Amino acid sequence: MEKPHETDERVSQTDKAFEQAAEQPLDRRKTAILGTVVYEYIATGEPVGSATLTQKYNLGISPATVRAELASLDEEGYLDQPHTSAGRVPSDRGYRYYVDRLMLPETLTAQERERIRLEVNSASHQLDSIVDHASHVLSSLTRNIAFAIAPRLSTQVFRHIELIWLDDHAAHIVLVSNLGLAAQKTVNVQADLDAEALVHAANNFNQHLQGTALRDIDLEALQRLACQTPLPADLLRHIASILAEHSEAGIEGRLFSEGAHNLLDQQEFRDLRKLRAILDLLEEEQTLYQLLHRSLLAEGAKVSIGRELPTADMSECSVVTVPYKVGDSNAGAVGILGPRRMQYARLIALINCMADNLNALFHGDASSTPRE
Amino acid sequence: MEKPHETDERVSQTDKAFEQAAEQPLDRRKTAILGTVVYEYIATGEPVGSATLTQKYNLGISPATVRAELASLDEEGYLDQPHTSAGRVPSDRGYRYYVDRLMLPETLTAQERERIRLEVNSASHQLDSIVDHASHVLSSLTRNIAFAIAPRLSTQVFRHIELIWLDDHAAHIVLVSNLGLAAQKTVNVQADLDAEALVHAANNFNQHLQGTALRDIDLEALQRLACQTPLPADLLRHIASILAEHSEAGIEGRLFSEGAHNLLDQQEFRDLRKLRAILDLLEEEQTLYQLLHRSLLAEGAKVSIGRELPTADMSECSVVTVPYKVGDSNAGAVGILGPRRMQYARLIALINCMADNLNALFHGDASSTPRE
DNA sequence: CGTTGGCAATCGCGCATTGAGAGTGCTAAT
DNA sequence: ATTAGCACTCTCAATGCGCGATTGCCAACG
Repeated sequence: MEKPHETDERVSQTDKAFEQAAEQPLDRRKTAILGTVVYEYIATGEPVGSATLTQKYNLGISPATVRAELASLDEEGYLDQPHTSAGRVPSDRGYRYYVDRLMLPETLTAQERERIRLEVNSASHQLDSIVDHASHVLSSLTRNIAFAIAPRLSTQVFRHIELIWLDDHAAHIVLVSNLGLAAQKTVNVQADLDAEALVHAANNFNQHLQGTALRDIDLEALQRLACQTPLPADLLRHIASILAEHSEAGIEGRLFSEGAHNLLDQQEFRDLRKLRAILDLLEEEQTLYQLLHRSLLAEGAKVSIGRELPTADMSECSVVTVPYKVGDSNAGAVGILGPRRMQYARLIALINCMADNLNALFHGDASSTPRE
Repeated sequence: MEKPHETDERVSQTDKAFEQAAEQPLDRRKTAILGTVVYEYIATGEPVGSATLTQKYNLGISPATVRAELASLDEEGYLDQPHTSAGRVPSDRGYRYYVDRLMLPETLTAQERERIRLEVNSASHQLDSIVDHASHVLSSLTRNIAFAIAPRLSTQVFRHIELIWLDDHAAHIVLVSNLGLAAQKTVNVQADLDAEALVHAANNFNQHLQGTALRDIDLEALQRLACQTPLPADLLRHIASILAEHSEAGIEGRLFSEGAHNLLDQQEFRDLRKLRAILDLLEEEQTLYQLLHRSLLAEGAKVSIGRELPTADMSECSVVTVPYKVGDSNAGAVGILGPRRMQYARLIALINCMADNLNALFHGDASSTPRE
């Protein structure tokens, strides 16, 4: 079981410096009211008025007093009013205050934890599949969009390579790192491929590269090892590029996202143009990748709300991200994208659970039950 | 260049028998009017009235006469009227008549043909990637949903297998058929895996299964070959299941679909519930698979319109499918799903081009330029 | 002085009404 | 058989109205 404050600690506070006045804590009553408004709005999706607030929650004060406090919170920028005769809705700042200080950490059910564990471990040894499964299960559990990047290989170590002859101009390359299956690719080459030579070269690599960090293997290293074997130059280039694109921060084919159809259910996306904008963003991958990349720099789950996000198109969304480690350093990240009105506590619990599972998996300790 | 009637021949007429009266050709003038209405409606999306018809097209008759004919076509079931004071819209039967008899075959631009060719061949030797690319390029060119199944392996022949040791309880299996890379999978086993034994067993398989049809390799055959090697029973079962699930009509992991976001642009899906219904259908895969499977039974492109489709949810959609061959028999299929108001001629041309490319590819003649 | 009940004022939303426009079907004339 | 004319029907967008929800303010209260 998590202690009440653990989640707060694990939520990165790096953005706090940019928040103009969030460090000034609100007085006790304002705090209670703001928290209740955010909670109620997240639950119902309807703007919250003073009547609802006093009827559904036992605040011990009258609607009139609540109104005064609401007006004050509105003025200070924690709440918005869609229009004069409507209730209040949290602003970015209101959500931020709620996430940083008010919300109670949520605990997952055993089924949920188990489902995450199973899904992540079902694809063990296939890095791409793992993150694919990870985003799949997260999108299904949260009914939001989940996305993830496969781990960079920079910290991983060469264990095995296999070069499979397909025909005179094509070979299949399978690269295995210390963590399991790292990469695989079919490549076409100009020159004629000799099946024997492929086996021979693979043997050579396997003997001499054993234990080398993948980032240290470049084209020259490969050429040196293959100088006795009649291996086409472009095949070597392909192998080198597999290594490079996985240790560098290359995007292509490394980003997985899932669950776009979930947005259809969210009432905030009834407007098709907004929906379209988000889908285009997914297609482009650039923005999501940037978010995940940012998340690599710090520890723990990070929440980005509305205009804190890099794109104006996402100003009505929030994103929760968390990095995961391979060995001792962050190597990849997972994120959840949904409307600002999302269940932050639950999503943070889920994504932390996911990170724990991934961390355990990439420590070679795939079957252990992680914390909590 | 295609001759004017070629497309007609290539459109399978198998469903004709079920069409109650489509075989009765309409008279010349009705034909012209029906064709124009369908053409105009596909182009604009607006119900077509007698005025538009006489103004935009040179029919040589007055609006009043056109109205009489429209009323008659309406009565015979070729046209529908959204409401009394609107123009006419094609019914399923109207579209069917148009597709079977009226529409002019379309020719693709050189860019389009080249784009398909490049995309399909860019992933040569990786069966899954090929169909994935195929549906990707089709969805992008048509702005509809494209879907495809990877070829069954029943007609393919064993060429090579590789068993790669990952750790004591995991191995990566790569299966290569005469057509190139056929399947790959990472499996977990209970018993301890020995790296030497894996290499040995793979060698054994490679020697003795060379040239065997994949569908003829069952668990017993594998056991017989591996009896001298200490290979865990569940590893053999995994290998057998890879063979089985690809030669049988297994669904899982074999269906690729792409381009769901394109539906957002279609005005007929402004209603979110309809959109949702279609997305759920995609998720389930069952219906799409069934459509493709049906398509394997006949030759050439097949169009299914509205209620001709198996599900009521698709009654406002149409689907174009085409099988492709491996060797001499149909082994897979590609489809395009969109609103009934789709550019049938263009989609048929595109999908036929795709089938031609796939056919050429799976004849080992990957680089040749297929018939337009 | 903080809190509260009362109350007028404001605004969005749903609903009925209305008028314009588009298209039809009918009929009588050619 | 074809056509022009015309009354009719129906949708759609705009308009206006009343209801309900909520607020902000004020005066009274402890």
